[in-house]
Amino acid sequence: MSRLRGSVTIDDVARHVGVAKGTVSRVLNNYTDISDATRERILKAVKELGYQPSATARNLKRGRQDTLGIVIPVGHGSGADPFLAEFIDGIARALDELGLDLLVTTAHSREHMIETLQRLIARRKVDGFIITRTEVNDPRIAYLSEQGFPFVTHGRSSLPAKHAWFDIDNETAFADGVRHLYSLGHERIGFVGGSLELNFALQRRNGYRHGLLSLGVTQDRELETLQDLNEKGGYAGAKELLSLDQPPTALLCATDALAIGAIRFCREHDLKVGSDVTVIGYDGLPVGDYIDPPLTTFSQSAQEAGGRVSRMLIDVLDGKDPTSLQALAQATLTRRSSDGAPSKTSEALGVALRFRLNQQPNYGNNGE
Amino acid sequence: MSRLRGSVTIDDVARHVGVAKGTVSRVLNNYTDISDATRERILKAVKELGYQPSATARNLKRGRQDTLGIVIPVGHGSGADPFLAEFIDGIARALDELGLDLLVTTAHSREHMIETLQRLIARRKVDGFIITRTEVNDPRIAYLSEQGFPFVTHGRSSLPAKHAWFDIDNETAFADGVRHLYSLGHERIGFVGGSLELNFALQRRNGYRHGLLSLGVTQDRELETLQDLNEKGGYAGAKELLSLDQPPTALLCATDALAIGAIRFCREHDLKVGSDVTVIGYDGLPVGDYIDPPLTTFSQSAQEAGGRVSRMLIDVLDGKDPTSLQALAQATLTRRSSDGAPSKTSEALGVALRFRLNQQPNYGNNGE
DNA sequence: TCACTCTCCGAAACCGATTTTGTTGACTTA
DNA sequence: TAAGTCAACAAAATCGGTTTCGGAGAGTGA
Repeated sequence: MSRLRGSVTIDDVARHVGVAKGTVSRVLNNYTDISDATRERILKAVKELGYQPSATARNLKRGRQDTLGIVIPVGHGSGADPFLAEFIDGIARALDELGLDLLVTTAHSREHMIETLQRLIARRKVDGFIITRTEVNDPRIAYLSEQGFPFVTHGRSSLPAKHAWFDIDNETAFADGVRHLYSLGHERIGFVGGSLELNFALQRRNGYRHGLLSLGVTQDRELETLQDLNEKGGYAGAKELLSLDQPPTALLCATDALAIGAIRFCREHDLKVGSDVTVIGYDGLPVGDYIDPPLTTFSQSAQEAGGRVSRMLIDVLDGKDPTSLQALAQATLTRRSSDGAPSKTSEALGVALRFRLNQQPNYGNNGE
Repeated sequence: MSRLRGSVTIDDVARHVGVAKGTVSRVLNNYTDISDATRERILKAVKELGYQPSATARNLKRGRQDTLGIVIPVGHGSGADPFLAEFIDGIARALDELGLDLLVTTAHSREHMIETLQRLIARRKVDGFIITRTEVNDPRIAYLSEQGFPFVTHGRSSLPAKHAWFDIDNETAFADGVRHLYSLGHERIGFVGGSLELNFALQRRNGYRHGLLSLGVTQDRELETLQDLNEKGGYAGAKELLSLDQPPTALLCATDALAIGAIRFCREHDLKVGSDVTVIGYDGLPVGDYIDPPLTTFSQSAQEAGGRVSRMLIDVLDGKDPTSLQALAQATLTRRSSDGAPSKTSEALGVALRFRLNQQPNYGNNGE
């Protein structure tokens, strides 16, 4: 029906009613200087013709796109980040209620990331950005700040934050984690983390150290290892730490993916997770409840975080002072079954593991 | 530097060089009727000023947005679909190379889904849609076809397909799965699937039945169950089927999430997966390699699929005949350790399980 | 030298909205 | 009754590009 590509324009409506198109526009934008009679006639025509204003034309004039952007980093072939998936889900839901849309693009390197931001800004495709997985020294934050382009970050950075941000109190969470493990009886606690360029990874590492410090436990740098933030990294991290002469009896992992990998290592070497070795993760991924044993983890709702930052960004766009839009949330520990009192001393664990490693050379060599 | 909001327009460039803006536009769009001298001067100015054309203004005139849309269904609070996450990842990567962007929106119901499509079309925010998780009778396909709006689907439907699509040969995969299990010695094979309104779920169920038929095995409808497509559904499905008087010794699950839930049920009831009960999934999720035992699964690369459909849609937009853009891919079975010859007969398995169910009332009641 | 063809580019129309400015007639107010 | 105010809308400018149209000047052929 009607014309091809069903484009009813404001002119069509104006002509149909017999008014100027500016009048139609004013009705649709709730101006007050229109008589009720005219308003009615126009609204009726709008409904009849099924008119919807072209976002493009409107944006051109108003300079606003009603679209937010997110640039997600993609590695080399590695799967999608499960945290990001839920995060984006949360953003999209929140924006839907507000009538905005989300533009998703990828970047395969830091340079590409900046290029992409630049392109989207220059071509005016988005009104603001949501920046995730902030780095300690984040070039994106620097760039957007310099450009004065609106954005909000999920996570802080080392830069003085003049922008809106939402973050989890990673330090406190990990310090609490250490204290929790200590109270269970663990005295040698290992940390499996990720690249310290990532702000959350650094904070979690720091939290780990602060936790030890607060307990007066001597810190042993040998008990810290940094790995790729996926299951494979967790496997490698567990292997490294548990192969020490005096292995840790508990592993505090920076993400659930790391923890899941670590658990696989334990399982393959007949170490009972939750007693021989305790493993704690962070993220609260649904799948964590289905592995063996169900993973004890710190959780934050990625979905909620997505909604939160979206609303913050809207506020920024509405002119609110970004520095008044900064919030820190606490993570909560979801205890399932991968933590418990140590059944063996560090020494006994070391002996047991060395025996098994010798018994089963290469066993559990995880592909690749 | 320069003006606020760094918007260099085509007029700025034209003025800077001393030509008409139409000339600048022609240079940028590779028209041939421009002298080399002028072309050089303009390109130099463009670079100097860092000019990038406004997508909005360009689109207004050209009627093209260089943006593709995807509307993802969101359930009630349930987490993000891991398959979709990788799929979107693949799309975004492919589009990046082509200079297009992806608009992601969510819909919480069928009606809302259509409304959203409608809105995005009417407001002209996207050039075409990628439709995923097709339903047997898909209102989206009907709507877009009727509107004559370009789209491509991941998955087929029961409608005569005049559109571009990419799909996996689910039927063959599941028929093969059944034959594989039969060759391992399983005679009672269960199927844990999802709502038959979803096309892939129906196809997988059909493949399961065809597999049995091809083997001449009697089909027992009791051995089929349909559940929510997540871990919880898998748990419930396993419980249902394994509680039968003559339980299946193998469970063919429509997705990895279902399989992971099913495995948890087995674990909690001391059934050794891979011998007492065989479980096979579908999706090839990375995490499947890290559960206990590592999950045997059919895999398709969600990322690749995303790239594939993106390119198809581009072709449609370029005017290619959609019906020439239809492709069916085969899934491959990744054997890990959750399948094997049955260690017990169906009867023995039934006896063992009933004993355990009585021993551990309510054990494994998986929260909510 | 005149008419004709090209090459190259300026001027203006156009895309579809929003917003500013201006106009008309009715109604006040002194 | 003249001047001023106000409501209600038309007309035109504007956003930043693309595309059409047309014209000036150089080159070509007769």
